[in-house]
Amino acid sequence: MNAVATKPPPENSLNERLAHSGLRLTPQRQQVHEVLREKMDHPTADQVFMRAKSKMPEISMATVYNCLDALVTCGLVRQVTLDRGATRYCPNMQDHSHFYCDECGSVYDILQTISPEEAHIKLPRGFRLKLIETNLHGLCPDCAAKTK
Amino acid sequence: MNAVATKPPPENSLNERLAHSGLRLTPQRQQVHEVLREKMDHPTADQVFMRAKSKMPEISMATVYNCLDALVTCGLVRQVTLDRGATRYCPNMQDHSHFYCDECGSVYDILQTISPEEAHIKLPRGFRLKLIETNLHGLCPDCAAKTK
DNA sequence: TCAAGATTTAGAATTATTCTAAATTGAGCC
DNA sequence: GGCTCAATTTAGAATAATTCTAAATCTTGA
Repeated sequence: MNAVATKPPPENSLNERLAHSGLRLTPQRQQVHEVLREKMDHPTADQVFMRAKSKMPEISMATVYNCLDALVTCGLVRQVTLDRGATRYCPNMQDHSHFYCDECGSVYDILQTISPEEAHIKLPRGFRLKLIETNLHGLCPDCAAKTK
Repeated sequence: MNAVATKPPPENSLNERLAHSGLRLTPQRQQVHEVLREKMDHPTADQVFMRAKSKMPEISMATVYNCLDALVTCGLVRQVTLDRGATRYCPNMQDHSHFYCDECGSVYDILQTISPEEAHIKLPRGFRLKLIETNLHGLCPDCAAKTK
């Protein structure tokens, strides 16, 4: 045993985070969170539903939306909207941005962001800035190779 | 008369831009573009439809989507997706970002962006970056005042 | 144990977007 | 000008995404 602080197991933080927003930890919310962490490919609500259903056959679509909303509310999941299609969900809460391939629609995490400070964005009086979302658009390696 | 270069009338550039992408200038596309420029409040396709319809009663929803797509394709309009709701459209092609009020959903143009250079984003090999989209989230002056 | 409130569920309802097939339009050519 | 071809528009149906509803279930705290 050493003195280094260890992270609490994810279930704990999950519970704490939910509780902090006045929400309960339920098996469904746990399952949805697990599904997201298992394969961080930015699935849509529908994909989350199908994956969760395979482990928990009784879960319903409405619950998936409810769980996703709960997880977003308490800051454990990010919503990612990049085009006209369905919203995607991302359980990576590290500061990062998303690269969206305009050709094939795939999404990649890019472990860099622009902080409000370095962006030195000056907003008109009265605005309260909470978060800067950076979306990178272009071609993923596969599509870039094909286009060449 | 003086020697200062004058901008070509918007219809011209509209036509040129469309032609450049192999698209035609039609009354409907012109109308949709006009609607967007008239009130730059980031309307949804549905709002554009209603506004266009008041001037051109025979226009259909499918045409509005077609026109919006055409204008986006030829670089005259930007698509703005900020949340789970309907996509919005922005005819301001100046470099700028969008401020989204998480409370009331209103959208403001912010005339600052982060260039790929100053962002010094380093992408993994193979990615081809075309555009950085910056979305600011927080509270608009009205909502900020209420929350206080 | 009970009551109150939160959560889940199925399915209906709504909203957003795309598709389809027929009609219309416009550009280039004779 | 009339003809042909392809692009565009149209109404409406179809699909996809999300939200709503009301009843059932679960959890928590008195």
